Amino acid sequence: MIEYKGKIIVIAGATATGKSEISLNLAKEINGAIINADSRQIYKEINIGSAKPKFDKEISKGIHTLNGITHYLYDFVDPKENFTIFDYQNCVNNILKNIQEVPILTGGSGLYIDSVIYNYKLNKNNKNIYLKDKSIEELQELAKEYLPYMSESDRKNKHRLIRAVQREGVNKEKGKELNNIYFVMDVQKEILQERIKKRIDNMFKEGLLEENISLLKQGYTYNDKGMKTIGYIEFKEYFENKISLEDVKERIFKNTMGYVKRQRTWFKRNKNAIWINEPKEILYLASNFILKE
RNA sequence: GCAGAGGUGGCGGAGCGGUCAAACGCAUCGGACUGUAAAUCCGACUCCUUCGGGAUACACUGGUUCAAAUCCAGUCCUCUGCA
Repeated sequence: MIEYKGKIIVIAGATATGKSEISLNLAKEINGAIINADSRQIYKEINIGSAKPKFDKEISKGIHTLNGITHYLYDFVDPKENFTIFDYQNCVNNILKNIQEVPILTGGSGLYIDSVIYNYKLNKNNKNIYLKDKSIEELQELAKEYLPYMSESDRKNKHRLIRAVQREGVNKEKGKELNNIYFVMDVQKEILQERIKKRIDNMFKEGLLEENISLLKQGYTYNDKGMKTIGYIEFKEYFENKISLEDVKERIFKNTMGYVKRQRTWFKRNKNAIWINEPKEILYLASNFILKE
């Protein structure tokens, strides 16, 4: 649970919509600090493919500065580590306890953002039973009494069935919603497509392939949690000599577009979100939000 | 020119007389999702519909049959082999 009582600004949105830049500018204007809400940029070594900002310096574990703005929760988790939403929420809570600046939660991981803003109660779990080898049917049987509370797709979703069994039910508990203003960067799909294409080209130029090679040399594998990231996992078959580098590129593009779609779907369910694309507007609205009583 | 193979939905590709508006994959679109979340999963995808159905569809034109994407004939294309 989050205990923070102050105001918080959210800059959410699909990948490549310009969240980082807007957040940085906003932070400068309103004396803000940025808290990462991107489930990939938390990882060490996962740099180019996650479009992690290039910081000026690291102050302490997970805390960096860029243009004088403090950035929290970047580049501090080992890709092999099993970092979860529970850990994430905890980290954010700890930061918010001591923060002096206006927190700006920035990223594309909707679940991570909402776990903070809508204050999910995540604490009461966890039977650690091994269920991965069970079939869907077996899991449905085990989760029988929870099925009525699950959505149609969740009932056929192995991961979600396993979770239901482990936590013995469906948990929708929330604490008090934070005092927030929630922006979703709204970029037209065609424009975003072009941007993503260019961005992938750039990633290759910057050495995405080399980064993958280096990760493998360091002993990471594509089974590690942090390696299951768009821009990395697609290289797996390349190194197995199954596909070409062009194929890799194409798959990265397709997977990114699929990701964009899922992100949009997630953010659409928040009726309070302000879909916006004009930096000045964001600055204006955010400033008003900070100033008002 | 002769000999083979073939033309199926946006694409790839099954089907080879009825249970076919047509498997499967991809693309596209919509959606779900509180401890894997850049994950995982569900649905739609010819048109119309009062959601029971209805109307057009498997290159084209005819034919056989109670019934044809599936069989036959012709036409037009495409590929491969031989000339």
